[in-house]
Amino acid sequence: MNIGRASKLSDLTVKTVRYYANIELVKPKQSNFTGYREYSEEDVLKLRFVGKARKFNFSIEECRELLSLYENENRSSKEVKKITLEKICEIDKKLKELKDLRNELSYLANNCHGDDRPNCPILDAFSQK
Amino acid sequence: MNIGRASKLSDLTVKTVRYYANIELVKPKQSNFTGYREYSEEDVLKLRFVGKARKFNFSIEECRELLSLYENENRSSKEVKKITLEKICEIDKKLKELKDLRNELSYLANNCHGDDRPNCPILDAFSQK
DNA sequence: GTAAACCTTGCTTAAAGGGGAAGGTAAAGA
DNA sequence: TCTTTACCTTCCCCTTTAAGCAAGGTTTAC
Repeated sequence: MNIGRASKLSDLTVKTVRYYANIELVKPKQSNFTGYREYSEEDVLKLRFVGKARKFNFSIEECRELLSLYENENRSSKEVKKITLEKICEIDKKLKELKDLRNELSYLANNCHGDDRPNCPILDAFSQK
Repeated sequence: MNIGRASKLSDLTVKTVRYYANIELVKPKQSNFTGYREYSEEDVLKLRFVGKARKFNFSIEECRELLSLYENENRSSKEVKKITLEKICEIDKKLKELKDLRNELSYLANNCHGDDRPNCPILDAFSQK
């Protein structure tokens, strides 16, 4: 399929998909007839996977590492599993931090009466320290 | 306190803290004697809060909005509460996506035997689609 | 009194794309 | 068949969010 379709299926912009091809993160075949990039189903899966990881601040290089879990057939599965577990730890850390942030906002919202009075616990909680 | 201490307390780099002052996101007083920035305890709280939000891809402008929840005393608490609840929704969405990503990796790791054979479900799951 | 540690502004660079120009290609309708 | 419309290409510059570094002022510490 062409880049436009791959872009839609992976929920990334065409620009982003092209960028990933240029930096050889997800590099499709390229017709040397028309010059069009030709994406496979597998390419789309990789794009989707990268898209998800990027949403959580995994850098492009980290995404490259995550993708290598799938791509490098010569790697022992032991090593693949090790790296995967490490990434899961990182994600768990992110999850905890995100929950904390949510709790912080949630606490403020729950203690705010929400009427029209200008004084509000959301403001107070902050200025009190 | 000076920027170095504020940086340590907020767990941001000096560069970042200075940048936030320049774009007027968290703007401390500045001595017109030495030119040094003078951070208050409240400034540090704001910095920490921004740091947390930035970790989850809230843009600088969104952080500015989040901070305004605290700062703008003229805003009705109704509006403050509304915006806060919206941000909580956004965070909940991020949480779900992050959990999905974790599950995806976790599934792969759990189904990987982890010995030294080069074939591994982590690889298979991907290439099979 | 000077060296180390900390501060300032200003300039450049990086990562991860977005915008848009100039031009080739492909599919669909008149 | 011709043309319009929708895609595709490369190339170049712009943006955001800082990090790095230089040149120089300040404060602390021995």
